[in-house]
Amino acid sequence: MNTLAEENYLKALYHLTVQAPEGAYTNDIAAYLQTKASSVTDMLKKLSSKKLVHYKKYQGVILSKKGKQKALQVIRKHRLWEYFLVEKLNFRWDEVHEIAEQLEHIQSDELINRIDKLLGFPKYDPHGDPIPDADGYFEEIPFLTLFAIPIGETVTVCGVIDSSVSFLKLIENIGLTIGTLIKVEEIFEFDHSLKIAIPSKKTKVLVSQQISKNVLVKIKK
Amino acid sequence: MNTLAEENYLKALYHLTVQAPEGAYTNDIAAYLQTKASSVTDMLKKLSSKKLVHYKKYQGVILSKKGKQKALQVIRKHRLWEYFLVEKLNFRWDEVHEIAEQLEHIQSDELINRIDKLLGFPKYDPHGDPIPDADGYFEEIPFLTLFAIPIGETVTVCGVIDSSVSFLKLIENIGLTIGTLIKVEEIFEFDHSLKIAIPSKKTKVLVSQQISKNVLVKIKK
DNA sequence: AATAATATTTAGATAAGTCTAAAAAATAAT
DNA sequence: ATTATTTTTTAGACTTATCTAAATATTATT
Ligand SMILES: [Mn+2]
Ligand SMILES: [Mn+2]
Ligand SMILES: [Mn+2]
Ligand SMILES: [Mn+2]
Repeated sequence: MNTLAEENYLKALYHLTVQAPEGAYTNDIAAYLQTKASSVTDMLKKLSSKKLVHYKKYQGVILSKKGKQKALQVIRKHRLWEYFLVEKLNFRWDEVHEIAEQLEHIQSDELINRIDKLLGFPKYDPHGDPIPDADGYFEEIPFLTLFAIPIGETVTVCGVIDSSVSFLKLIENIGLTIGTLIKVEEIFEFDHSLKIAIPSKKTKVLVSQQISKNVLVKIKK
Repeated sequence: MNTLAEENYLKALYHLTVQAPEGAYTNDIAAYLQTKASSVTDMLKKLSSKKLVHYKKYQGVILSKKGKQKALQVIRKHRLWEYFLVEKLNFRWDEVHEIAEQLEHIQSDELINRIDKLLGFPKYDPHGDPIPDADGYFEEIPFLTLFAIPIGETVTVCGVIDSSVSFLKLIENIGLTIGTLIKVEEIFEFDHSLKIAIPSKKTKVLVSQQISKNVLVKIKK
């Protein structure tokens, strides 16, 4: 068993290193977890002694196989609870993160597996992030941001990169919720903002580069 | 907000004082929480400084109004989660306590109120204990143990006093689950064991005094 | 290559919660 | 009313997780 703090660090390390094989840096971890670098160093020593990370002084850190597996289990719990909160308790997608941040630490494999079953083994959480199965396995999503889509293409919104409350509220307000079919009608070279058509709503909307880079889509075929 | 340890102490104090207005004693609290008397003293000082208990050195302790209210909220969460686990996730009644012991500390009024609604505002948990509402109010159950029932009387099992796994398994095995209609057919004066008829199962069973004193019943009318 | 800037680690302190062992108070037994 | 026993509290130590401030290592700049 790991403590709540250990689990939060493992999860943070997973998110910080999943796209950066060279490892995570002390200051980045501190910024991500809103704590101090010295606290991070202490925890890295502890996780290292438990063989959950590979850590050498001043050299950055990566998760060990064991640490990655453990991180994925916490992430699995987080995302399943988020799905539960939206699907069974009618929370909005911008309300669930904080509560899931607590629920992800409940220690019971049986519990989370039964929640999984109750929900019908969902593959993606309310923000479009994949839910690992009991073995930590999940399908990699073909990583495409709305920013990278050319003019004329029709795509479906399938997730967000930024899951902050402020971004989710914005996205919801302009109608880019998950599952929405949209078409890129124009790309303005001045600031690379996009004119998007939303056929289901019969509306069009202008989205900034900052927005389009945080919306994940898959190509409609 | 209170810490997890504080919440567990408040809950323990509630259970230890609900039937004992003179207050709880340090050693009893320590035994109940499987900790040491010195740890209890430390926590009582802390709870006292937070105005959650009335505590004077060597004089025992009782919950303040504020402390009682807080304890009832934790108990509410505990019992609602137990009901959820049994009703929605098909856990057995002897499996839910440990998990609820963790879930009761999730901080979100909105969450527990929505769970309450999802479950249809249940009045009793899987062990027959009353579930306080959002204001801490609940109906006192007419407190009758099977031990006190005279020969010939027909009653319905409505709860247990001891909620330990070992007792619940025994009770389940002999068929005295909640809702079961039973009739006291004989009382043997030697050890005050009872011969109980269970019409729905067409069986009869002999229960010891230790058992009958831990089974709550209500008189059928 | 030496110096400046940045990043990371260490040293020492604090808070919560727990423990053991010793002291003090309350209660029971002579 | 002493003495003995039990209960409770205090003193001091330990663990986890955090912090500030100082020291050290790494990297960038002249
Ligand atoms: Mn968390
Ligand atoms: Mn999510
Ligand atoms: Mn608990
Ligand atoms: Mn219960």
